[in-house]
Amino acid sequence: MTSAAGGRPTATRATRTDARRNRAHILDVAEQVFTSEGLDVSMDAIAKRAGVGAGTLYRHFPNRDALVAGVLEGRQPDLSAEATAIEKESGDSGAALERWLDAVSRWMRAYEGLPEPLRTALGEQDSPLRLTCQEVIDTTGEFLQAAQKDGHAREGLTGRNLYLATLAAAWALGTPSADGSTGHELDDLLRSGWRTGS
Amino acid sequence: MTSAAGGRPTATRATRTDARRNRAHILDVAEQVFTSEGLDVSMDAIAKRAGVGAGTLYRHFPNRDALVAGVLEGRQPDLSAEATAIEKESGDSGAALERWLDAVSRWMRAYEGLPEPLRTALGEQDSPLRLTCQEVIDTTGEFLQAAQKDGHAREGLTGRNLYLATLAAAWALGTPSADGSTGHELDDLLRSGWRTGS
DNA sequence: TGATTAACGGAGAGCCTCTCCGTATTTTGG
DNA sequence: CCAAAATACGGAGAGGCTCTCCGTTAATCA
Repeated sequence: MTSAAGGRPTATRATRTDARRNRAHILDVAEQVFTSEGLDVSMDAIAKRAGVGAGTLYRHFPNRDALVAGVLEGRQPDLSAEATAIEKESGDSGAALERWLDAVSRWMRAYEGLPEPLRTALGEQDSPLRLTCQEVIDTTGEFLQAAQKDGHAREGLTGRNLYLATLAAAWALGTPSADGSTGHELDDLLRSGWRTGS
Repeated sequence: MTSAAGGRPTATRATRTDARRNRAHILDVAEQVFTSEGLDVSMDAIAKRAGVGAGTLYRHFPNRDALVAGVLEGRQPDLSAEATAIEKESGDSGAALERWLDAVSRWMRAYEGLPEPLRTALGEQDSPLRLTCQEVIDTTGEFLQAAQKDGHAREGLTGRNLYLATLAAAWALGTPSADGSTGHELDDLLRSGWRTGS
C-alpha cells in the first residue's frame, strides 16, 4: 500500500486527527437525527447540528447516500451477529429464513425513508450503499438456499429477489397508517401469498 | 348549488373558458411529461412546457399531488372498463383477481415514481389522490371477496392490504435493474409466497 | 359597451444541495 | 522546537426547486 503502480513511492500522510474525529462525530449525529426524524433531513441541518460547516460534511460524505452508507456500516456488525445467532439457534432452516427476513426487515426500517435509497442502490453500480447491501443480499441467498435444500422454500427464487420483496414490504410498512395488523398481513403475504392451495 | 347556507343567493359565475382550456392543456402536457420522464419533473418545467406561468399552474393544481390526481382521474374510465371486462371474461374468480391485480400493477407503473405518492396518499386523510385510490382499493376488495368466497384466496386478507402489497411490488419493479424475470418472480411471490407446502 | 370579476404571468421569498476558496490547524523535516 | 508543507475547516454563494403575491389582462354580464 506504500507504492503505486507508477513505481514512485507514494508515501501518503496519515489522516489528520481532527478529520477522523469530525467524521466520527458526524456519523454519530447523523444516526441520531436519522433515527428521530428519518432520512429526509436537510444536509445543512445535520452539519449545523454536528457543529461543522457544510464543506466539512460534504468532504467526508459527498452526498446523502454516502452518509447513509457510513451510518449503515456502523450497524453491519449487529446484523452479522444476528445472522450467526439465527443460524445457531434455529434448527429448522425454514424458520431460520423466516427469522432472518424479519431481522432484515427491521434493519431496513431502522430509519424512516431508508427503503428508497436501498432500492436505488440496487440499480446503480457505483452506489456507496452497494457493498453493504450486497452483504445482506448474499446472506439472504445463503439462508434461502439452505431452506430450499430442505424443501422449506420454493425453487426458482433468488436471494436478490427475496431481498427486493422484503424491501418492498418494508417500504409499504412505512405508510403512516400502517398498523401492526398491516405488518402481520404483509408478512403472511410474502410467506404464503394470497392464493389458497385449491 | 345556487344558494349557500347563509341564505344570500350566491350566484357563482361559470368558470371562464380560457381557464377550462388551460386546465385541460396542462393535464395533457403533464401526462406526456410524466410518461416520458416520470413524476420527478419540476413543476416550473411543466408550466413552461404548457406555455403558462407558474401561478396559473398552481392555481389549477395547488401541488404536485393534485396534478397527479388530475392526470390519474383521466385514466380512471379505462381502469373501470378493464374491471368490467375482467369480470365478464373470467369465469374463475381466482383468475379474475389475478388479472385485476395485474391491471392495477400496470396502472401503478404508468409513470415512473407514481408508487411513492400513491403510498403517501394511503396515510393522508385529505390527499387529492384519496378518491381515485379508494376506488381502486374498493374494486380490489370486491375481486378479493369473490375469490375468497370460491376458496381461491386466503381469508383474513383485506382489499386494502392486497392493494398495498401490489403497490409495494409495483414500487420494487421500478428498480432500474429490474428485468422481466424479476417481475415474474415478484408476481409469484405475491401469489404464492416463498414457502412450500411442507 | 363599460363595469365587474375571474384568471394570467412572472418576479421573488425561502429552502435545499453542493462547490469553491481564503483561512486555520496539524504534521513533518530539519 | 520551529518553519514549511500538506491537509482540513467554514461558510458565502451559485443554481435549482416549490409556491405565493399582486399588478396586469381578458372574459363575462347587464
